[in-house]
Amino acid sequence: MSMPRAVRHINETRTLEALRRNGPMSRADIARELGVTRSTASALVASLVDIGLLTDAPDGTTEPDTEKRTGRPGTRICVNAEHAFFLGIEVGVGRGSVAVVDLSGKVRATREYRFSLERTTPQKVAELVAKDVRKTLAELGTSPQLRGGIATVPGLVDFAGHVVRAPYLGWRDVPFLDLMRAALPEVELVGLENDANAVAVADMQMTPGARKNVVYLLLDTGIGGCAVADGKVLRGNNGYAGELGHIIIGDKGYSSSERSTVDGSLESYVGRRALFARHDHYGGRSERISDFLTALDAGEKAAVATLDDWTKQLGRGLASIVSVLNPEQIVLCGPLAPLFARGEASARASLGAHLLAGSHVPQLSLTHLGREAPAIGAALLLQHNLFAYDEELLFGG
Amino acid sequence: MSMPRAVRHINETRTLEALRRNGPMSRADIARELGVTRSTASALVASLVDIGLLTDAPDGTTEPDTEKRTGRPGTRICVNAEHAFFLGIEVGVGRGSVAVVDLSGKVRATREYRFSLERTTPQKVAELVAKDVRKTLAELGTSPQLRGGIATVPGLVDFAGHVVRAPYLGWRDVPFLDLMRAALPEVELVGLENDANAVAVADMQMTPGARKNVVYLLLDTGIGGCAVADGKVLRGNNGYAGELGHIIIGDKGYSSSERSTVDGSLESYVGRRALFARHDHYGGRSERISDFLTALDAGEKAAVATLDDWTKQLGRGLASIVSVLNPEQIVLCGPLAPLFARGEASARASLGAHLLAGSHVPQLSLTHLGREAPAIGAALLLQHNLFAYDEELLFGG
DNA sequence: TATGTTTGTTTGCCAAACGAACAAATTAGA
DNA sequence: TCTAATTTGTTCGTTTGGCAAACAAACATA
Repeated sequence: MSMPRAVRHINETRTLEALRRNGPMSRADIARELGVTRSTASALVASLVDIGLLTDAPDGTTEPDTEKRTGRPGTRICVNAEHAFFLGIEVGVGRGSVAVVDLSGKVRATREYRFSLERTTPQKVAELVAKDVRKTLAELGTSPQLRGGIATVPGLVDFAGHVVRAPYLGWRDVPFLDLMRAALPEVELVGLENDANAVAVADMQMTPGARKNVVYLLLDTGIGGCAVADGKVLRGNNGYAGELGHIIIGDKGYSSSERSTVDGSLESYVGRRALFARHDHYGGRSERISDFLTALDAGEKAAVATLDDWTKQLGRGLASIVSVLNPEQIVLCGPLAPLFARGEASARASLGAHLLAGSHVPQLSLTHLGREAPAIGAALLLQHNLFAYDEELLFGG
Repeated sequence: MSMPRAVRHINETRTLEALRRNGPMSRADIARELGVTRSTASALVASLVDIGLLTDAPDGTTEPDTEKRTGRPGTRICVNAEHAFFLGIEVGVGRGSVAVVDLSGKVRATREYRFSLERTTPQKVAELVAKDVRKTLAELGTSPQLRGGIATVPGLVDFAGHVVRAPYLGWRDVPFLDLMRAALPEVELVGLENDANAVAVADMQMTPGARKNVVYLLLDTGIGGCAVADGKVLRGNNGYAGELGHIIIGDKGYSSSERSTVDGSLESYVGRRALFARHDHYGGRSERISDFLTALDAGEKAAVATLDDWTKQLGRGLASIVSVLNPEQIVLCGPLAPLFARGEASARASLGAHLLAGSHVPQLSLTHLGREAPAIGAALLLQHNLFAYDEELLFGG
């Protein structure tokens, strides 16, 4: 792209970003935010309105009621939410979800589906998912504006859209993006993403107060992770970074050795199967998280002892994560996250005990996102990428 | 900064970067490299020559002898090495080094010094270092061009230039940058940096073939670390990221519990004291690395057993690092790095055993940098920062 | 010697941001 | 109610800086 055009593109993107972050703003607001003159801001807005990305904010929009005293009031503009829709598809273990978000980042539709892992192939899954996507789109009646979609799987994904390894799906070197494209030709699927990465994107967008260094831990059958450093998802050399479930914290783990987990990894201590195995070890019995929680809430000794071990080991893993990444916050998500809520003190104590005295302990919190978080995150990822330019604070200020 | 001026600044920086990377180039080369027209490249070069940052390359310069057949030969220009010098100061455990690099990145002087940790205070260290810096500068006779300096310590440093914690110096909350400034007022000291981070910078600059995702492990009394992700040093929320020696890989460690190390951390298994403790455990005895290496090379049973344990534990730690960061390469540095050379197969086997089958294993290598690496890196860090703009490929191509 | 190729400079052009001026819209105060 | 102050949004001329084409210079080859 020629130089001046590139500068313009950057500023258009920054305008869009600012409006997405802050909601409706006047041209003068935008000028201040971007550090450009009002005339430049006007020109930028005009271009974007022409393309259809922005519109005048409806009069009824809640004006922020800032105690702005004097002067001519600005005409507020906002992103044209209807201009483009984005699709997110989560393929999970035996279930998944579908989500559609609009250009403003609002979730317009979600849907959950289930399938039997044992009796199906990746291709069948793709076809099944496609059916649910079509239903969702039909309900919205808006396929024309749909700009594309991204799918997620719980495992390693390469840049070409192949599932390198998804242990709990039993997939290995599956060209899932191609399969999805074949099953859903009417949508332009642009990528495949790790589920934890998508959850991170969803949480960052939905949670006010932008933090730049956050770690997400997705606690399920496998332990997924995503590290956000300096506002960007850490990808590593091949895109395999953030496999936080595989860090080594001990010798053996609680779950019996399997091909899907390494002995001694965080996952082998605090993954779903490890939890059940440990419960069994103490003489308890559970086959679902809800079983375990019921036993725990009833005060069952075995469950209490299991939780104690679980939190202690989680704390060890968190300590390693803190030492490597020094995040501001660690967000726990997934079906096992409720366990943390019930053993929080113990987990925090274990974390503290495995850090050098006086270390900076990040904020630990549970996500408030639902089960569709990966699908929503995937859609938001696309919404971001379409107009992104690798944001950097280059001009203005 | 106003917008058009910012664009110019970016391109000037890119010109400088290109010349630093590739050595002398013609204006046409620069134009191709930056993706701008020759006329623009000429203008950029003219500006930079005016400021004094660039000069015509001396005729004698080794022309790259590429088999360039026809056409008018270009007049090669290069960075004006003499235009600015940068100072790097390493404060290590009982020793340290000083280095001066010029604008071209060439090391112009180094010096090593020693001090007794037990009988001194941070202030005394600062004064002692200042003396060595003055000697070094006097030998060069070039204080006028000196643009500033950066110091390193083996420990956590905050953005304000305080040593938050340097266990093996016995320092805690020491405003070392201020002390250094007081002791060396004639040099503008602009920052304090972790030693491993500085080594990473040195290695990246000195090693051809730019890798974007590298992990440095500094094996000494403490185990320092630095993660480079996407070409940038990972800093985390408070600048404490990369404390790779503190990741938890087991229960207890080999070295007796001390306040400077957490039980079960990588450092407690493979740090200098852990090595000696383990050697002792097997009935050997060593007080210096060289003692241990001698015993090992003589085939002493205790030393062999110790090395075996050391490499196995190192492999566990490396596995965690790989899972979190997925680096292209892991570079081992520091006094204990020779141990890896002698137990490489075992370390690799352990690493592989603690990764999921089929994982991507990074290249493992030893650094070829000497003991002054931290000081050189600190100086290079400054050399980079002076003209940096957070490089991004924005224009051209 | 003629031709082709590459370099570096010159000149005019254009995109985009800047800056100042001005009308419009609103509040505060007399 | 009328005026002053303030903020917004637009207009228009200016400036910055990269682009494109033309051209002379320097070298290789035939």
